[in-house]
Amino acid sequence: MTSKKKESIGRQRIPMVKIKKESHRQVTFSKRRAGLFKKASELCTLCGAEIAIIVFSPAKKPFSFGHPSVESVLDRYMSRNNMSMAQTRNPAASCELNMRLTQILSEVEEEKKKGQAMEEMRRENARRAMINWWEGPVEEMNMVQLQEMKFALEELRKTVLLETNKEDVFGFLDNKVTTVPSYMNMSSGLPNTSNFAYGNGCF
Amino acid sequence: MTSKKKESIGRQRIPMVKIKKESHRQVTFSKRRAGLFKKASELCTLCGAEIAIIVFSPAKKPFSFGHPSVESVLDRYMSRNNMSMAQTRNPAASCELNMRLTQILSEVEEEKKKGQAMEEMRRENARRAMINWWEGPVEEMNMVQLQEMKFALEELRKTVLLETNKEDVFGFLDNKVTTVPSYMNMSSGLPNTSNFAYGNGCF
DNA sequence: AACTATTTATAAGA
DNA sequence: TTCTTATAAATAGTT
Repeated sequence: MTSKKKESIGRQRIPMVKIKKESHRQVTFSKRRAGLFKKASELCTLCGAEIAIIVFSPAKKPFSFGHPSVESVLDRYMSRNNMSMAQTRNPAASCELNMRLTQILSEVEEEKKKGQAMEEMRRENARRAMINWWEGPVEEMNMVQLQEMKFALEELRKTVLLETNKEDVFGFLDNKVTTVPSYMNMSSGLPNTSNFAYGNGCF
Repeated sequence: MTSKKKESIGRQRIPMVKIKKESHRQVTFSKRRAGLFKKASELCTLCGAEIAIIVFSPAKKPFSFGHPSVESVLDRYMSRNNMSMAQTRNPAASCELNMRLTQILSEVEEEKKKGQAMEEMRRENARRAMINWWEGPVEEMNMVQLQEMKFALEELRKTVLLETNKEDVFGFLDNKVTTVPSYMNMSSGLPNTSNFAYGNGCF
């Protein structure tokens, strides 16, 4: 067996710089990537670690290793960081959610404005009712007050009728309604529009 | 130099199963983690690869390696996948945004309910106004109609006054009221809040 | 892909 | 933890 000369010069030390030869680099990439993933899997097995590895080859092709899975490890990693990062990481998804949020917020604002306007209106009506209370919104009177008002109006009618001999201009008190002028149709979307304008015992 | 006995038994093969002894496992984890990151960095240098590694120790402590950075590599990796996954990947961030969304949606619902309630009220008032039309909203009349109404009211007053000799119960028509009354001022940003409640030439 | 000489990583001990 | 040492494992260059 003396003739068994060296079959290989064996492993040689290589400078730690980018390998110039394309084919050579590709071979080394494959070998070392396999080695890296093997080391990772051993670390997982021996120590119970959880690992995710993402590798992009020089040709931008992606490879990944994950234990128990790439996703679970990345999820864990990301949830440790604050939102702003997470948002940066997924600009598309975040953008979509944020657009939804913005849209809904403006809806809220609009509804709130409406609500406020109505509240304003209600207050205004109430204020007016203080000045000429009979213009106040009927719905703000309780039943007793409504009874009193009806009685007052009936008294007024009697008085007027007695002294004028005119036809009953207050017929509405008997619930037989007068005609509604065309411009009073209720199609518009206004709040709180009901007022009274007849007096009570004030006069 | 015959007395120079072995100072170490050297590296021994170990079974590829989880190391039982805690301290031993911790040491191995540190060593092999360092080795893993070194291999990764060599792969980057030699081949121009881009790599991100996330490692959670058995004690759940995170370590990471990234070239050029963990973020850039993860961004690239994620952007290759579709949105729905991205959301799954960041449950914490998604959860928070979704909670915010849910909360705001309920706000919207509440505001809308309020608005609806007010609308209901308005409709009820309108209905009442249909029965007693002069309770109708003045703001729904245009200027011409208002003029007509004012004229009618003034006529009514004259008639009543002439025939009853009572004091002027319609005094508010002079002034104060007829021209735009204070509560009819248009200063509030509200749509038509003013109402009248006197009749027109109907009677 | 397989081989092998050699470098590199690392288990065990101090 | 870090250093040392013997040895296991990885791999550069070749086929």
